[in-house]
Amino acid sequence: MKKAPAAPDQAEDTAPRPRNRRGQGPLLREEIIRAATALIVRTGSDQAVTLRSVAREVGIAAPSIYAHFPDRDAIVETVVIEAITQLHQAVTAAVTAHDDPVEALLAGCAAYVDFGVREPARYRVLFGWARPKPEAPAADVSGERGLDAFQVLVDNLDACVRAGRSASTDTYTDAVTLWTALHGQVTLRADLPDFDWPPTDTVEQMARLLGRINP
Amino acid sequence: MKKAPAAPDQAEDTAPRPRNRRGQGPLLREEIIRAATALIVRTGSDQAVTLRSVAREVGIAAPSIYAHFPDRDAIVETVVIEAITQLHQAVTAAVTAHDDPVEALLAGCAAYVDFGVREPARYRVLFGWARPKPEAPAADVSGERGLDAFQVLVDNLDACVRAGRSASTDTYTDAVTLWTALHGQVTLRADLPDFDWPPTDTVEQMARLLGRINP
DNA sequence: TGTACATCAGTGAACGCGCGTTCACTGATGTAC
DNA sequence: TGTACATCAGTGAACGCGCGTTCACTGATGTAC
Repeated sequence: MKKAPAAPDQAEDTAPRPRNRRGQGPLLREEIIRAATALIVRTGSDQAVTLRSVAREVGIAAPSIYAHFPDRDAIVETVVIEAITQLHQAVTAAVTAHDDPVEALLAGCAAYVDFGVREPARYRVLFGWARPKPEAPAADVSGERGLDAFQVLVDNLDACVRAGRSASTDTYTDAVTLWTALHGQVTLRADLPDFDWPPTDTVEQMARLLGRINP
Repeated sequence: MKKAPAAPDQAEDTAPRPRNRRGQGPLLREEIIRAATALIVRTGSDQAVTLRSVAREVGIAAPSIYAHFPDRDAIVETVVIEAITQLHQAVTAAVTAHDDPVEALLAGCAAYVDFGVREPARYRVLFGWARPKPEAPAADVSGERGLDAFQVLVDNLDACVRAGRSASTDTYTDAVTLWTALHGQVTLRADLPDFDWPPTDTVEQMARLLGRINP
């Protein structure tokens, strides 16, 4: 496996990073998270997040990270939780912007796919996370992921049915199908960027069909 | 990052692997591919495929691999191409087993999802491959992937339209949507195995809706 | 107002690990004569 | 039938690398008196 050419632990021609003032130490924690996020976005994979790569990115010595995170995985987990939160917020904001339940559902689906297409690396890490460690309890995150964003979809599809706008007779199953389809749009577009993709507004048609929205 | 406890380069209590007879050297190539596939299936990731882990699995010294593969990536690539071929064959076999175009389309979709659900690790590697190396030409595989399996879907949807069984007016776009939805089913089921999934036969309903199959 | 001191925010060197890759080699086996 | 030899199918030791993690440390800064 070819490695990228070695970069020095600190960029040669930049001034050393000034240390935080007394009492401001926790600021470094934010810088570490930003650096880890940048590495994930840049490389498309959480594999690029190592203690040393993060330290290089921030401009600190690797052991300095231990003051803020117990180990490498804790850094990635923080980035993942941040991404989960932002995805949920994006979908919720789109949904609550509409009174009409069908409009709300379609806007929520569009926001979901938009987030994933705009942030493919963070979306990918969100769902890839905790898979590689089957021994861990993983209980703290496993109830989450895109799941609360999914719950928003279920609730909205319910609302469509109540309003007589959807012919769904099993909103949970139909919402699962819709969710997997949204997930497929996001991940396949990210994995095959050179494919001749139709514009993302085909997602609206997909959502109408899978949500059994009345014509 | 915690590493798995070190395993010796060869299992201690098993007899050393007998070397192949003269002229049978290429047999080792098959063993290497089998070992790499087993590692991917076992761990769910191609990250587990290293020259040394493959050598341990086979029971040979690591440098012996160079007689059959130029580097680590070539091993994974071989596994990926094998998976692509099998996915294509599975879908083609399912489709050609039916004369009715709708039956054929639904059977093809079911076969696609079945392959992915039965072989989540190999399916994942299939699409994750070549992403981590943006510098490589990647031309030899990039035209492939699930793409010829996708082409089968397009052709079948066309057949459904010709037979007056589908209301699709843009079979390419509709087939893309259907494909992404199948992909989402496979990958999300693999990434969230603890989720309360409906049975995979909901895939048929999904395919009917997205294929705009006439009721 | 001055100064001793505790604390904070880090650093630098070192460790053992698994990795990809190279190199010179070894021993069995088939083949030419 | 015997034997020298070329070839095949590998091996074992070594290299330099980046990694996670530990350890003892340093120097600036705020605070108690």
